[in-house]
Amino acid sequence: MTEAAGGGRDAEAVSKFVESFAAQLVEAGMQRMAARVFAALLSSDKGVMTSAELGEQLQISPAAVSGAVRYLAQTHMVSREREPGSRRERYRVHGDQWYEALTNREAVLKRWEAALREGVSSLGADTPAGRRMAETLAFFEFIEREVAAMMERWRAHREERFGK
Amino acid sequence: MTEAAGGGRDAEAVSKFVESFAAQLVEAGMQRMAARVFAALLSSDKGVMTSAELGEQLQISPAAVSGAVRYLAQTHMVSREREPGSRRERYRVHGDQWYEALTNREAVLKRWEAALREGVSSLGADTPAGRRMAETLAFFEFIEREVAAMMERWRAHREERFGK
DNA sequence: CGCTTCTTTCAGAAATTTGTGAAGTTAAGG
DNA sequence: CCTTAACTTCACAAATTTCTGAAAGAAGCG
Repeated sequence: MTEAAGGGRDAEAVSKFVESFAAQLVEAGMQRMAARVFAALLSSDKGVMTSAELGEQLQISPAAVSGAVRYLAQTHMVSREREPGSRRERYRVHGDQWYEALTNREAVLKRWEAALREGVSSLGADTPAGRRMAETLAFFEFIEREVAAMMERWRAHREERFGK
Repeated sequence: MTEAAGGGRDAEAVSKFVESFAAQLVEAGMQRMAARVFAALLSSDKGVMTSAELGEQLQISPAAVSGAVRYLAQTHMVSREREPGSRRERYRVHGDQWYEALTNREAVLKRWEAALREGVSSLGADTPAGRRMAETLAFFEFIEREVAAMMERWRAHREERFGK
C-alpha cells in the first residue's frame, strides 16, 4: 500500500492534490513554494506541520520552507506556533484563512486608491481623464465597503452550516 | 510649459501618475508592461490610444506593446478596435473595465473549486483534511454568489452617481 | 553556561521571465 | 497585384527571481 509521511494516508493521493492545487494558485500569481506549502498544509491530517515535515514531503530545503512560510504568515494564510518546550515551530492553516487573506487585500486597495486620488488632483477633476479616474476610484471605494459586509455575511453563513 | 504628446496636457504629471499607479499594479501581481500600458490609457485624454502612441509615450518597442495589449485584452481590461479604413488599431479603456475584470476572475475561482472537489473526493469527505477542504470550497462558492450580487449593486450605484 | 537542535540569513548558481530587434504576416490603397 | 503600413511572432540577450548549501543566529536543556 502507498502510505507514509501522512501517517496512514495515501501519500500519492495527497501529493497529487498538493501539486494540482498549488499549480492553480501559482497560475493566479502566488509564489510556487508558498503555494506548495499551503496546499500541503491544507491537505494534511491535522492542518499543522513542522518545517521538517514540509521539507520532507515537498522535497525542498529548509531555506525554501522558511521563505514560503514567511510569505504565508505575512499574508495571513497560515499562522506560526511554537510547540511549548521545543525549538520546533509548527505552521497551521485555519478554517478561515481565506477570510483573513481577503480582508487583508484591503491594504492593496488603499494604495491603489491613494495613487488614483493623486492622479485625479494632478490631472484635474474636470478633465476627461480625471473623471475616468474618479469613477475608477469610486468603484474601489464601493468594493471596499461591500467586501466588509460580505465577510460579515460569510461568518453568519458559516456558523449556520458548519457550526462555530 | 511642459506639454506634448497628450495634446495640451502636462506630460510630466501624466507620466508621474502612470508610473506610480503602474507600480502599485505590478506589486499586486500584474506584468510590468501591461500595468504601464493600462495606466497610460487610463490617464489619456480620450481613453483611447494607438500602438504607436503607447510606444512613444512609454518608450517601449512595438513588440512590448503587442504583448501587453494581448494580456490586457484577454483579461478584459482593455478592448481593441480597428479605426475604419486604416491598419491602425486603437486600444480603449472603458469606465467599467474593473467590473469586467472582476467578473472574469470567476474562471479562476472555478478552477480552484474543481481542484478542491477533486481533493475532497480523493482524500475522503469524512477525513479531517477532507472536511477542511470542503469548508474552503464552501467559502469560494459563497464568494462567487456574492460577487455576482455585488456587481449588480454596483451597476445601480453607478447609474445613480454618474448617470448611465 | 555551553551543547545541541532548529530556524533564518546570505551569496551564488540555475532557471525563468522580460523586452528587444528583426523577420514574418496581414490587409489597405493605389 | 504590388506596395506599403501596421501588428505579431520568434530567437536571443539581459535582468530578475528562485532555490540551495553553508554559515550564523536563537533557544531549550542539561
